[in-house]
Amino acid sequence: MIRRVTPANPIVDALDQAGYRLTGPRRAVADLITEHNGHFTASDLEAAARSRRLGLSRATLFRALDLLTELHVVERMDLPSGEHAYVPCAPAHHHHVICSRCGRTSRVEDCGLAGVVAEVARRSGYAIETHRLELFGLCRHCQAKTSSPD
Amino acid sequence: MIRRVTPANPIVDALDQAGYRLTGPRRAVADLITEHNGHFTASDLEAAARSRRLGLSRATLFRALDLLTELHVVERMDLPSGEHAYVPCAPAHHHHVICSRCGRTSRVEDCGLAGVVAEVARRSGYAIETHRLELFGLCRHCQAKTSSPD
DNA sequence: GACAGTATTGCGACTGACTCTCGACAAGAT
DNA sequence: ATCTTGTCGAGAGTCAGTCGCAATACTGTC
Repeated sequence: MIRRVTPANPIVDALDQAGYRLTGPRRAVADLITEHNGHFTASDLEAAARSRRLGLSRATLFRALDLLTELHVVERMDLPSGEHAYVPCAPAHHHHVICSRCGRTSRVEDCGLAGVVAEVARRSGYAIETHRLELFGLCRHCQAKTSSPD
Repeated sequence: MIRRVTPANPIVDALDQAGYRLTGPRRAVADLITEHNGHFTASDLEAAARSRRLGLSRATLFRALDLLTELHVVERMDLPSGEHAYVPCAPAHHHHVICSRCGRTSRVEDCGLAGVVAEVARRSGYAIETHRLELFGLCRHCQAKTSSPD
């Protein structure tokens, strides 16, 4: 097999550093993910893999996704429709804004949310352990195109 | 004569006011939900219905849940585990804190989150349409019991 | 480079959640 | 009481995700 010098894919790197084997299927999944700017669902990836004849089995795909979620290089989230989606991201706490039209996502720094969480903790008496904020709206691109017919 | 033969169940009321028929199965679902303080999954309800011999079919249960979600008397949410759960709630925008041990939930008023959302909109350039904040932690009860063996 | 040990894979069957169809039924209007 | 039609139950179907296990292929070692 041709050993193409692998273009340092951060996802592959993460696997490597965590001591996991760098296998063909895993590289394939990493590439597929890297090519998405926005979120994607497991079946998006499955379809992409199939259309390229990558011969990825579903089980493997899900296993890879699980692994990457554990390594925090992708994050699993829930779309308003109830579908499960994944977003590639850096392994630090943050949130995402998702464009409800094109699916593009952007990272959101903690714009004062910590204060809100503290306030909630104070008022409710709960010891907040984790939280999850998901924002949905139109990205700049789609706002600009809003006047065009749908 | 006391006029409260049907114990005014707010969920039943909502159905009524929205012009839906008040059927046995729907009342049953409403009661089941009312008896839960915290969140519950579809299968929780199914199990509860079965153990009481209510003879609710699964399809009907899901249909009722859909309906109630549409009427905003219950809200559908996602647990960190990926399960789908429902929380009974008032039809106004708010959020929930969920106890990660006992499942109890509390409403959370908008403790400054609106400001965060505005800030996110400003920084990201997105026109935020909706957002979803879910908080997980230990409720007062479970904090008190934390020292007890599990 | 060949070898061995074992992490991973693919297969295919399985599970569990949810949906769909359709004939039967019953809530509510008249 | 009757009629209209919204709703129900049954059960098969769909779809996402998981599991067990034999076959395969990484990776370190010699």
